[in-house]
Amino acid sequence: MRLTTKGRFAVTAMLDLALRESRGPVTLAGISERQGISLSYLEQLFGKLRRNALVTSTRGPGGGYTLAREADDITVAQIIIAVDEPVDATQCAGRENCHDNHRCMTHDLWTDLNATLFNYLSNVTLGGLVRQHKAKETSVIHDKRVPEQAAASAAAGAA
Amino acid sequence: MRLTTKGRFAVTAMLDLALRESRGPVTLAGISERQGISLSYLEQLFGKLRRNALVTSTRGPGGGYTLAREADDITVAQIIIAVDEPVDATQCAGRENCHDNHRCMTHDLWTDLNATLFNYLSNVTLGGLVRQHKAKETSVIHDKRVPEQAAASAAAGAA
DNA sequence: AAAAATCCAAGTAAAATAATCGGATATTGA
DNA sequence: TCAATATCCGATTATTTTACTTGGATTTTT
Repeated sequence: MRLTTKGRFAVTAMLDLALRESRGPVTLAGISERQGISLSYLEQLFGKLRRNALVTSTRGPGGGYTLAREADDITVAQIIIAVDEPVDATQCAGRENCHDNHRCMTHDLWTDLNATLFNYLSNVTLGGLVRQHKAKETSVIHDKRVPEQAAASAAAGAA
Repeated sequence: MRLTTKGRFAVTAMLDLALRESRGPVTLAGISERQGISLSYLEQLFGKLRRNALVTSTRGPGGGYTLAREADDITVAQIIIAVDEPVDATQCAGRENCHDNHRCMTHDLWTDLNATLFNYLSNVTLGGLVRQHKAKETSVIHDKRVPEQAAASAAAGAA
């Protein structure tokens, strides 16, 4: 499984949706505006999310998207897989120069690593992210630092 | 941190190197042949790996690359970061439409997720992958199935 | 001196990402 | 019924990233 900005857009959009759907369907136009993602790109992503049964849609005025199940039952892994189609895992399957099979083995290892990563992201749910967000929200209120400093320290903690 | 085929190439190449460096420096030409990655692309990747002090090089005939430290002290996260330059984490830092700060928060969440992932991959070492590989090698010998079946089940286990 | 290797920069082809366009369809409410 | 709001959808395009190519140079060994 790959982890690109495309998956990140999808997770961000789904999170925006999860945080708002209690007030009814959420429009892509709204997500677009709030998250700075183009409407048409969101349409493409949500087409895939819908076909993967992660969201449901209601058309017409007052319509929009809703989570297809509870936020706790939607994982980050599912979102990423949904928007980031397969792209053949093995890549050496069927190739001719693979009978020295050293290559196959390193591929196997990568595949295993992938599986572990997938497993990890399968345990991160949208619901969990929402709770994390709400916890952070209150802590941010108590944060006396100016936004730049807070953002810098948050970024330093990451990759 | 992103997780693309580029990082996968780098990890695969480093694994190939780790599995062979006991017999002296490993040439990129050899890795290229075994792993099916173009020589020049490997040169680019190893330039970055060298500048990030993950490998050392010896020039001239009989030369090649060697791990700069023990395989147990080189992590998959380090390899991926080395070849996959920064690409600014926050992306909203400095943007004008960020004062409703809902966007910043979802970005924060993604950054946190990233950090956890990075932390996870920081615990996967080249040495660990090598041992995993060797364990698999013997088990593969005992696998009575034909290669196609074994490959299919391995692929199914992954993403 | 010749060969084997790393080094390096520039350019290019192919693929993926993100956006754009031009609609079609469904639904709501005035 | 009509207009507005939304999802849907396919095709096209621009941009960026990936992967490779080319044409060297430098270092070291034999």
